[in-house]
Amino acid sequence: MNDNLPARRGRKSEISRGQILDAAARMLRRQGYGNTTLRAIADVAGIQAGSIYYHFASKDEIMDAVLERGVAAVYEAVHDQLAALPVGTDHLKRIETAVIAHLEALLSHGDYTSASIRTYGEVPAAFQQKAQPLREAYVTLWQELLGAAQRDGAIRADLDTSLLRTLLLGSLNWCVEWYDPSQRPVREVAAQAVDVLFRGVVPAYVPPSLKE
Amino acid sequence: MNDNLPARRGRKSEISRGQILDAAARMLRRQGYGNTTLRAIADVAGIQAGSIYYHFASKDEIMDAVLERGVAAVYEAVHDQLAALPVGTDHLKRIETAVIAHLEALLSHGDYTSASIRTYGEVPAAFQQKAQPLREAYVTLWQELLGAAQRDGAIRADLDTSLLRTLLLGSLNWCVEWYDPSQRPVREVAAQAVDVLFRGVVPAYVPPSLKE
DNA sequence: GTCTATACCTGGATAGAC
DNA sequence: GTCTATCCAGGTATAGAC
Repeated sequence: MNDNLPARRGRKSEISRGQILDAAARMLRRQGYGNTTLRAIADVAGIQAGSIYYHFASKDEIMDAVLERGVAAVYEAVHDQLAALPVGTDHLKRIETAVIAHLEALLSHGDYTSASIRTYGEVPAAFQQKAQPLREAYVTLWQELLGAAQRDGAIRADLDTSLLRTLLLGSLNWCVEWYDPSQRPVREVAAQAVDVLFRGVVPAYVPPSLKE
Repeated sequence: MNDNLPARRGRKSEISRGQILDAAARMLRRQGYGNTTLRAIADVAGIQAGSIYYHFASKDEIMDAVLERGVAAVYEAVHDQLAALPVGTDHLKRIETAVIAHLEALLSHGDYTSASIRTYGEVPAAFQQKAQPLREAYVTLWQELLGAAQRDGAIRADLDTSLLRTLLLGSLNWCVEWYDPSQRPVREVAAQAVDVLFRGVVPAYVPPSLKE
């Protein structure tokens, strides 16, 4: 009755499992796939290496779980934020919302997202395939966002939205390499990213008649 | 006298050394630091694992050489292209030149640059420190480029150029994750990146009087 | 300068006590 | 559910022949 964990229904197995995943995500994020050892994970999680196998069948299974959870977190964050907008919200506002959601999921939400972004490229091909559907769904989400905006004239017609998408997401994804929460808030990064994306860096043209 | 390698002065040691580095760069690029083994490097280079130690003292020494060469290549490419511009070239043209040079060095020039970009974050701290000065010099180069442009009003005064720099370079660096030479030429990517950077994605405002 | 052979260590994984 | 002990493969690195 003195159960202070509300819906923790059943076993404490879940707790350990979670700690293992947390530890794995943290190490994966900063050391990559090949440098992350089970012993190190166990150490961070506060258990012995052998104990891991009660929760996971192999190292790969842990990695897989971390990566999957990472992309899922970003996908859901963006999807949900977009869904929460009132119907008829204009395209630029929707894009802005998506950028902020993506960045927040990446930078605040933590190790899982960063780990999945950084290590996806160096993981065995089998894993990449497993994560493929979800990744494609995410790409599609953005593609439709940008495509719809372009069709309605909210963004320039002469741009290749597919290329634009990769450039934009690249810019955001790269933040995991340098972002430091103690320097500036995430929203500030997001704000300038959106600003530059929309308006560009060149000052607006001011007709001579209006100058000074 | 039938020496068909012009200035290959001296030893063939240089050839093997080069092959080892090439192989290492290629594997580092796509597998990361921890997954790249000496046996695999030797295999790709066409020699035996033990033979590597005639040329390098350790695995780390190879990695170090690859990383260093990677950043140096990008730095020099951008630096040289900028230096080749006529004096007095305007700021936007200089920025455009730098973007193109950075991307070309990254995507055409190959494995060294990609490897150094992708694995820098997961390499032991000792290496990061060794490469630090050169990386800082590169950052400074960009910072001065953007700062000068802003001082002269070529780019908006309300932007944080430091943040702008990281967002821009992030967008470009991320290209190593997805760029496929068979899909589109590098220049096309560079062109749109510059275009969006300068003008933004929102169509220019057209006064009602000019419409239709 | 490259080979073969091998030492040594660390990593993933298993077995069985508790 | 976690521990200890251990197996085995594969990694870096060395030694010495050629």
